[in-house]
Amino acid sequence: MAIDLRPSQALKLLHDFNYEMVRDDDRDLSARQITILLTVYLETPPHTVRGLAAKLNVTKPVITRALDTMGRMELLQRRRDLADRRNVLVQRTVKGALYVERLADLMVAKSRELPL
Amino acid sequence: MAIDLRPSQALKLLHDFNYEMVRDDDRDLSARQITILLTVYLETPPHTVRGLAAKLNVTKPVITRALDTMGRMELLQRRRDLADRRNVLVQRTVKGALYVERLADLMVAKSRELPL
DNA sequence: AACAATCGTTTCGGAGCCGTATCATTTCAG
DNA sequence: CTGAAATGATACGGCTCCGAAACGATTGTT
Repeated sequence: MAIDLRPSQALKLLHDFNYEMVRDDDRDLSARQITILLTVYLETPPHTVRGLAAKLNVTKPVITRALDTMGRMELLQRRRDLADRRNVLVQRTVKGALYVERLADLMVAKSRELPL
Repeated sequence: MAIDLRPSQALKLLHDFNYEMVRDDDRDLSARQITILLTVYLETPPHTVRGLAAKLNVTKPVITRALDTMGRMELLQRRRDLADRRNVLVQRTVKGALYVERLADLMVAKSRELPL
C-alpha cells in the first residue's frame, strides 16, 4: 500500500508535528541539526565532518558547531578515526537513538490522526 | 485509505524533507516560525498576536518578532483590527501562500518516494 | 627530510532569537 | 472622567548561530 498523501494532509502533518515539537521542547533543534542527526542515524557509516558538510551543502564549521551542540545534548558523539587520524567519525549514542525514536513515534502518531 | 506510516518511513520522510529544505534555502524557518505560518494558513481567522502566543505556548514577543521576520519576507502581514484597535490581525499574503504550497508539494513528493 | 594537501577546529565580527520587564495605545469599568 | 485592564511593541542582556579566514595536526608526495 503506497503512501498517498494529499497536499492538505501534508500541510496538516507538517503543522501538527512542528506544533508538538514547539509545545514540548523548550530547545528544539534547527532544520540543519535534525538533518544531520537523521543522516547519521539513517545512512550507513562512516560519517565524517567533511562528508556531512558536502552532503548538506554547508560549510565545515556548521557541522563542527552542530556536533558541539548535539554532543553536549549527548545525541551524537565524536571519535577519532584510528586509520586516518585527521578524520573525525560521527557516531550514534543511546540518548540520540531514543530521541530519534521519539521523532518517529510523533510523526506516526500525527499521521494517523489525519483526516481522509 | 488511511495513512499508515511506519516509523522507518516517518524518519526517512522527515529526513528527506529537512534535507531538501536545508539544501535549497539559505535561510530556513525555525520550527516556531513554520508552526506560526501554518497555523495562520490552516486554521480559520482571525489570528491575533495574543491568540497565537497562547496556542503555541510562547510569549508575545516571540510572535511579534516572528511577524517582523516573516513580514519582511512577505510571508505574512499585519493589519489593525478596526473593531478593537488594540488587536493586530495576522493575515496571509500571496507570497506566503506560494511558500506554503511549496512546502506541501515537497512533502507530497518526498512521501511518494518512500519505500514500501 | 621538506613541502604540499587534507581535515577538523577555532577565531572574528555580525546577525538573529530568547525571556523578562517595561512601554504606549486602546478599551472598559466605576 | 479617571483609573484599571488588555494588547502589541520595544529595550535589554544573554545566548546561539552564521560565513570567511586562519590555525594546528596529520598524511601524502617527492
